[in-house]
Amino acid sequence: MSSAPSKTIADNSDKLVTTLERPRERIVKSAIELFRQHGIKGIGVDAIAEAAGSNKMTLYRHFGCKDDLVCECLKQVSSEKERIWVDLEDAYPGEPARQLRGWVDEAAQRIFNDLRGCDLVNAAVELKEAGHPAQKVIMDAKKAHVQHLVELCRRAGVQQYEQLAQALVLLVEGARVCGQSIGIEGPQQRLKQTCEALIDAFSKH
Amino acid sequence: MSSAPSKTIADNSDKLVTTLERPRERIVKSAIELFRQHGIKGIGVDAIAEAAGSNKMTLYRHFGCKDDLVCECLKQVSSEKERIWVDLEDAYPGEPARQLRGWVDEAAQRIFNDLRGCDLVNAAVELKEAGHPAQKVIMDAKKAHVQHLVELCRRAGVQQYEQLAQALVLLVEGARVCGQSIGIEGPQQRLKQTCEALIDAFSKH
DNA sequence: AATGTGTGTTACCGGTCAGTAACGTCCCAA
DNA sequence: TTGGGACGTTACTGACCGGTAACACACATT
Repeated sequence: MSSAPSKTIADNSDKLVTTLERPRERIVKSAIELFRQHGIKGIGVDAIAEAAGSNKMTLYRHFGCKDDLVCECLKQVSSEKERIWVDLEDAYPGEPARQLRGWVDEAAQRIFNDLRGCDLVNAAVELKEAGHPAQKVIMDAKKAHVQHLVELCRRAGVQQYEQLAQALVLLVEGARVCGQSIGIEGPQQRLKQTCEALIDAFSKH
Repeated sequence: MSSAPSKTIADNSDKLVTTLERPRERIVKSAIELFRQHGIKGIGVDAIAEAAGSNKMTLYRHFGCKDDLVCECLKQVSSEKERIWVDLEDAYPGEPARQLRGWVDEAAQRIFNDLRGCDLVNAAVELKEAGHPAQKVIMDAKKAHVQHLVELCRRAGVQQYEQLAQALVLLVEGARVCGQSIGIEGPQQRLKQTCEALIDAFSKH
């Protein structure tokens, strides 16, 4: 189906995108990064296309409008997030309890290394217009993530697995958003210990 | 000096702002509401002025630029938030433990009645430009809020008062942001019980 | 050699938005 | 009565932004 890699010439790769990928992938990748830096409403499609070493026309040939590009970015972000569940299974195969600790550890590390918060949450904050297509993407991804964690808690042998999972989600989401609004010195510093203590408490009975 | 209420004529109050207040107050009030509805970057100064029953020129006479108006709105929002501490003291005078439960109850109710999240957090998400004046306003307000809660936990006789306060902040912030991104069916439904259980656990030793 | 697809380039449109200028009006205080 | 301060109105600027049109080019397939 006519998919030739654009490795042809010594591509004058203007920006950060060292090619080998096709324009579509480069555009999505650049868009994700620029949305992260400037917010969705804070960056224009022209700047995105340029950062991808492409141009606005090509962008609009792949995505009918900016909102479609936004949705594609959010889908990609959430599918990358989904990978954590198989990574945890690989790291601690057949040990759901350890996987749960691993999930906490991962979350805590991510929060300390990046104070820009969750892409999905940030998008939800920006895109308030009723019925915006991105809202469904965000909601579905978040629900799926919660559901995965609930399932992990159940497999870890926790009786009140749903309560534990929900509390952990609140703590982690709260920690991310605190890092974003308060900065490093926020109340999210003891996130890991708090989560682990909570897991311990729920694991006893 | 020279502060006469503009009650003069049967003001053709175009919009939602039933006057009696002066333009400045009406503009701030309208801006807070419209920022809440559409986001800061999602509404223009013209629409704000009109909703306030005023006009852009008057707005710019009171606020040098949009960012200044944003800062003023955030300051007002946070000072309104501050009122909860005296309200709690009024409701349960000399009973910090009950005040703490009251704080949780208040937060839980607010989250269920309004899924639009915290104005300060939302502003922090939107205003990412390095050195934006609103960032300091947000940070100061959030830090003060956390500090107030820490102090309340201490006064409530909790030994590890700082840990408890920080965990409660994470839970509540997480709950707000979950309501915003997931909707009513999010994991924030059991927020109150979770917080109360946490307070119980911390109060025992 | 001919064709078609994906891509790049330039230019444009219409709309919105932050911010300003100039002028007029109303009302209060002196 | 008069002056001044606060406010309203209209019109404008310059920038940006989402989206489109038209044309050119490069390349792979046939």
